[in-house]
Amino acid sequence: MNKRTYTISELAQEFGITTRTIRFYEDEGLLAPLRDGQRRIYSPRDRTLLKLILRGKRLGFSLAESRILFDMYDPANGSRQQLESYLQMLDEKNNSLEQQLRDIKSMQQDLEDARVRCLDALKNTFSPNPCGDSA
Amino acid sequence: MNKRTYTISELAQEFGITTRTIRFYEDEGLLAPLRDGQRRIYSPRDRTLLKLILRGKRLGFSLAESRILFDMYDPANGSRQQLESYLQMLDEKNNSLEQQLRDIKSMQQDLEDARVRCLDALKNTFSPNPCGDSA
DNA sequence: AAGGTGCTTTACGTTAACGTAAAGGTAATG
DNA sequence: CATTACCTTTACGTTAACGTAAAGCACCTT
Repeated sequence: MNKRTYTISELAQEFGITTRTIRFYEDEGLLAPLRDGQRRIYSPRDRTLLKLILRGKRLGFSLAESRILFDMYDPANGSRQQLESYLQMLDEKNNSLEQQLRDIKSMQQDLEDARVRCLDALKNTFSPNPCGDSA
Repeated sequence: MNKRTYTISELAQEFGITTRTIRFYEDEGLLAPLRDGQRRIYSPRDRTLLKLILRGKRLGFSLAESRILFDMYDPANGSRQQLESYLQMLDEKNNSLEQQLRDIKSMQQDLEDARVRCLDALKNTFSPNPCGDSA
């Protein structure tokens, strides 16, 4: 059976972030863990949300954007106006993801080129260390 | 024949950024345009660098990181120490790009799911406008 | 010469996403 | 029962990447 709950520091450690960060996400309305007395208890769902926040961050999403995506999870209670703005945002995000895919491809090529140049420069670097050039 | 030079506002307009931003990149050591008197003149190469900066930003690179990548363009004048740190950074950046690729795939799936939910919600939304429910 | 256009420098302001410290509650442990 | 470990709130501080004036030069036009 899976562990059903997590403490804040467990999550912080698992994801390599600080507890301050997790509390900040809560302040921003992205998480709403239960409480045991005054202590926060995180459910597997909270943990998933946290993972999604971090994935968003790796893709350059702001916390506000991630929150909107979370709000979109059940759109049934949104007005027509709201829903259309959701659809527009989804479309824009999709476009920017496609752009990122193109950017990654060309960036990977550039990084590879840079790597070759570095390796070449290293090959031509006479060791300036005291080991002696025994060849 | 290509236009050989650009003014700051030409570049700003082309890339949809402000002149302040371009000057800021210069302050940060990413650009070094020539001068005509006190005015900046940008070469095709400057324009390319600007494009690379913006591509980097779309992928979450900081300006400092982009500058290092620029510094890496001719690594011949770097120490062994320097070169090895370059290689390490290139490796890390590569890893994070691969991670971003995975993130984009799953994010695209999630966005598509959200789109379906939104469309569904829209379909079930009785027009609250005054057009009358003529069916 | 008066005004407009587009550039310049200088400098203070702003926002997101936390960092960091202070002061204190509570539960287990020696 | 005092210490340790882990949690809490409150609040001010920090950094990157610009935004936003303010004040002025240089050239062109009317």
